[in-house]
Amino acid sequence: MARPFDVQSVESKWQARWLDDGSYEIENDDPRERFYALCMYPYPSGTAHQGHIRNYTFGDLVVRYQTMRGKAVLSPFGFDSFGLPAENAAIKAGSHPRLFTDARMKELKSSVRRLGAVYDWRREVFSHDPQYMKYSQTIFLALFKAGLAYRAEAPVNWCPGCATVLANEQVLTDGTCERSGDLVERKNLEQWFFKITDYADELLRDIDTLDWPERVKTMQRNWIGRSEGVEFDLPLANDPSKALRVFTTRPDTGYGVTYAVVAPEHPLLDQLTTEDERPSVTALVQRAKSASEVERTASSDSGAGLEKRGAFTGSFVLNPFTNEQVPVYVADYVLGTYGTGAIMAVPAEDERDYAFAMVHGLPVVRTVEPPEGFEGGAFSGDGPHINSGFLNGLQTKEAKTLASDYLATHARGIKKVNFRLRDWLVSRQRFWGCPIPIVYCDDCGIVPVPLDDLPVLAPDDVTMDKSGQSPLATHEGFRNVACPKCAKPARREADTMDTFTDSSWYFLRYADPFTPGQPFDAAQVAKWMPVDQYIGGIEHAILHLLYARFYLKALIDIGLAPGLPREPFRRLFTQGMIRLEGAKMSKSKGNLIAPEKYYETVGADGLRLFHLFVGPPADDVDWTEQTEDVIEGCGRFLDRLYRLTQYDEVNFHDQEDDSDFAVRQALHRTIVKVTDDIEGWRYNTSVAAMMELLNTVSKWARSEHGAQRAVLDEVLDVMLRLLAPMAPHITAELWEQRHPQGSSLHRQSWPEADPALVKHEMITMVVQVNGKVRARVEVSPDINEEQAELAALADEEIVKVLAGSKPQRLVVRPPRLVNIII
RNA sequence: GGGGGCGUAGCCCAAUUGGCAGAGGCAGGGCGCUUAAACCGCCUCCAGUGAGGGUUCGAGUCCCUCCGCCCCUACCA
Repeated sequence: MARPFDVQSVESKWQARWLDDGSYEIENDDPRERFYALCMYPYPSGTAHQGHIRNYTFGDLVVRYQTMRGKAVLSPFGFDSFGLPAENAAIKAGSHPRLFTDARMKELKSSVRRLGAVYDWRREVFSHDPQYMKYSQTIFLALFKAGLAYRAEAPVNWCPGCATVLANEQVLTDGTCERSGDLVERKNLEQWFFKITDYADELLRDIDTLDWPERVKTMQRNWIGRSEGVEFDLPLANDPSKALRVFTTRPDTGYGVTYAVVAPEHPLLDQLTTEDERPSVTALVQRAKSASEVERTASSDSGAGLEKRGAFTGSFVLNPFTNEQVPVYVADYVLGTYGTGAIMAVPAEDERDYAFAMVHGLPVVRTVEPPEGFEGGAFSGDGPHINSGFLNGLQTKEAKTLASDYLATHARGIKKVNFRLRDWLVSRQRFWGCPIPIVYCDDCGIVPVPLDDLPVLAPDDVTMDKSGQSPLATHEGFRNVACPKCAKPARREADTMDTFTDSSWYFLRYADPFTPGQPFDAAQVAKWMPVDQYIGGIEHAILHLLYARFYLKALIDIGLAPGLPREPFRRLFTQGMIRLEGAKMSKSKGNLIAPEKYYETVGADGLRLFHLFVGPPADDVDWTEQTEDVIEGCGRFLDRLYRLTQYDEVNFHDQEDDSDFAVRQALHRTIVKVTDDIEGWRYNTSVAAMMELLNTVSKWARSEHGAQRAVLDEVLDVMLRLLAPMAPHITAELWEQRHPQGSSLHRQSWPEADPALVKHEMITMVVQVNGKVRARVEVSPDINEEQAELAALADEEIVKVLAGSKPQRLVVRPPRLVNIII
């Protein structure tokens, strides 16, 4: 495509200038109103792909727009630079993950520069920076001292073939190792946890205060999974002094309990199991233990329909409502980690229990009358209680209350709130992560590394293949250390931290990476927080956002971040995915479309414009054969703008007239439209509005009658300002051509519309007869009902259509429409 | 199984939030420019809104039912 200007040289000129003049370096004491714009911390996977391009196009638009609105905008960048891909690549290449990672960071950095996105590079953060690691470790130790970090046993994915621990993403869907193909086992290890569950209530409650997409909020609520119920005792039939404790949200269905179930991990299982039943119970427990999650769920694609495996323990418990004996089963559909690890089973009102009862031939007793015509097994809805003694006739709500009271006096029942949310397992048996700064001493136990000795850095000469544990565990030089307390020989923790810890506080460090000796100065950070606009992918809707929210709350509570708001991200925007032939575009799928070729044709500006224009920013983008043409079209738009600013084929007249006035009106209406659309994340329609305006202006200026020069000048200057956040290079270049002595385009203020020009003096009102459009009348937008009615009835065409018949009814909606019903 | 989203022209998408279905772009067609083509400029064809029902003077928009596609989640008692 032949272009009227040299895209590459224009773009590189401005990219260099933005770097050199530090336009987007921002000081913490800037007196202007503040705005913190942030794109999610990227993993440096190499040069940018279209997903990055889209993300940073949106982010840069926000930065430039808010800057033109007179704000002091904080726009930082950095890298989530620890993680498995670098470690795997290093193992494969026999090199060090740092070399690999540094190279990928450099590539991504040059990609965002080539896109023309601007950042305050002095604030750059990357996870494997020893300075950053030092403070990641400082935070870990502070959480430990506050009792928010603790050690416990937890299962890991163990590959017997590789003799190593696998991350979840290294386990294929069939439960085998992605590298060796061996069946992955579960193995228990002592690991570190953060007590995020202490914050479950607050994390749930504060969701209501966030300006986030509704679906992200819903996902977080579901993930936290608060549920209210009752915990109570089921006494053992042969020894009522002992009891099985269970949790239920439906105490009202207690008369329908026909059996009980314990999880395979339940501590009482051994006692409950009789000798006759021991072989089948043991078999079930063995299978549940060795089988991966995948195998447990592989038998069906729907949760309720899963095959319900279980075994009778040989024991019975007493239903506290009926005093009848019911059998106790062990089954893997009951989780050891939720509630008490045991349940009362009510097949008539719970689908899972129903499915199990069907398989194992257990009785079903309805306690809630299903609605007329109800077909199917379990009915979990509301209805009058039956077969339920003192609860008969009650609706669920009252029955719940009475049943809870009954359990409180008869079965040591207490009201209980359970959360689905688990504590955050932060230990990773990996090399390329931030080491956990802990020492284990035979005499002193768990000893934190003194703050002065931070950061704990991994040694470079580590072999990263097939060790039994963490790669660091076999490095004697690293592992052996003097106990910080008693100086006797001790051993370092060999695990590293989950990389989600790095992305849980980087946005605080951005706000103040300058104060020496601490992660950040809270008073400095408070000037910027919370983040005004956070932009990223929907894939982080749950974990990253939840962990970051937890971190900030915890940091405040343990005194590391006094005075900060308790929620980090005030406003969140999640962009749509890019997909190629239906599949998500990603590096692992190998279906990326590299941006480089477009830099040569339409430039970064054209590509940015495409991403803004292609559809609503929140929607997915389908990359098809037509996409190339659409991108070309975006480039053509910029070409047309360029030519017009050269006054090619433009005619002029002297006195301003109606045609000039009409164009000025169009211009000012476009200012309103583009501004509103940008504020409302409707970039696609704001670009369309600019295209429409260019069409109008260009037709006007190239008509025989031509344009009045001052008006054309005004129009073009405003258009360049409106387009500046979208296509920053070419607009800056054209601005400089037009104002060689003035300051640069990106230092100009955002255009303001003149209300007098925005207002329509006349507007078309539709007149319908029986809902059919019969006439259009030009009216003032301020017209009232009476005037609208008069105008409608006075219209010639309407008089003709009515032909004297009397209107039954008039629907008058000034100034838009009058509907006459006859 | 649960939760959420989306179906408008050949394609990507708009539609003042219940008021004339079309702003913008892509593709197609025509004309002009050109020795010719590309580029460029101008003009133009194209749907009654996935299906059915309801509310309303009026429904793409609100409410039911169904169909199709996508995303998230998964036995949390």
